[in-house]
Amino acid sequence: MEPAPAPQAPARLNTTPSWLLGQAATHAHRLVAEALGTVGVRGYHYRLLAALAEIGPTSQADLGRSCGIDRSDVVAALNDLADRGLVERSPDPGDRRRNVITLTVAGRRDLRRMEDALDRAQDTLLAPLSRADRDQLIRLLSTLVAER
Amino acid sequence: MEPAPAPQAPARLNTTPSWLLGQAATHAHRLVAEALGTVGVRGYHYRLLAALAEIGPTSQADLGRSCGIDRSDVVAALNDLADRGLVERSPDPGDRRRNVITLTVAGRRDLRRMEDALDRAQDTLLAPLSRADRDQLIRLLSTLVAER
DNA sequence: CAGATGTCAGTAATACTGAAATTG
DNA sequence: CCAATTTCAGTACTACTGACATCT
Repeated sequence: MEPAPAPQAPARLNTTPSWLLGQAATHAHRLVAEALGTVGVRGYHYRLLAALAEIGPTSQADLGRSCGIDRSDVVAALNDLADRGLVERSPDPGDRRRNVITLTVAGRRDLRRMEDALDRAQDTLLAPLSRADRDQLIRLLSTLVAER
Repeated sequence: MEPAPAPQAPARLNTTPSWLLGQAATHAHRLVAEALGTVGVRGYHYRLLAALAEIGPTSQADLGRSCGIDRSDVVAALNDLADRGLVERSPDPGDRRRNVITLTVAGRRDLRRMEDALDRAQDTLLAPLSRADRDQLIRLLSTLVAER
């Protein structure tokens, strides 16, 4: 919305990695939520569709593992997506515990719209960094994330 | 019969800055929450105490602005801290709308314990990065955060 | 029997919104 | 009248836990 009144965070916070990470992530989340909001979805919905587009029809458990969403949360998010016709749930004939989740044509179309909106959000987020700095940031964050 | 598909996050996610930022922040938050948990507090409590130690006795509104916590959330967190004797609330004689929040001796002592625990958490978080990479990461994140 | 899966119910922590009462 | 402060009530999103029935 409008610029916040330039809050001066204490030096201790401003040099603490976990604090900077949290602030940057919150900032990014705002931009992402706004972008996804134009398509009427939340982060969980996008993540599931993106994973589905990349790995193809899968069980809910594998889908959740592939994008870091707990399987109990996958259920609710897939309910939303199925209600909107963006994915289809069908029983797995080979393993009757599982559902096979499939991306529909409408789902692929909306996913494209989400990615377009997200690309613009990433540009906004990274605007203050040079091309080299962007690559560097991605490299450093990847290293941290790999260490989980 | 279990090829163990080792679900990797989709490439699209793994190279998206906002996603990496979110994953890294979640990882950091886990470490921080665990560290602060040993002192029995949450992030909000630490942030308020750290800000208070640095800027001295202040109103709740200024305190919240200095560490990025909404005024309405400041109220509840300060209730906790006051109940535990870590801060004191007293009316501001110069402006009767305000409370002046003061760090108590016990508050300063517990804050020290929080910082010790947090220092160890930062070390764990940054373990996979070289000294130069750590400085670089802090620089890049600071640039992003400044652009709010 | 152990283990995986889908589902449901509930919680925690952070972030945010809206409104009321008081005071400047 | 307008603005700032404190407070309360409630919401949103992500993340997580525990349990249960079903199936491998």
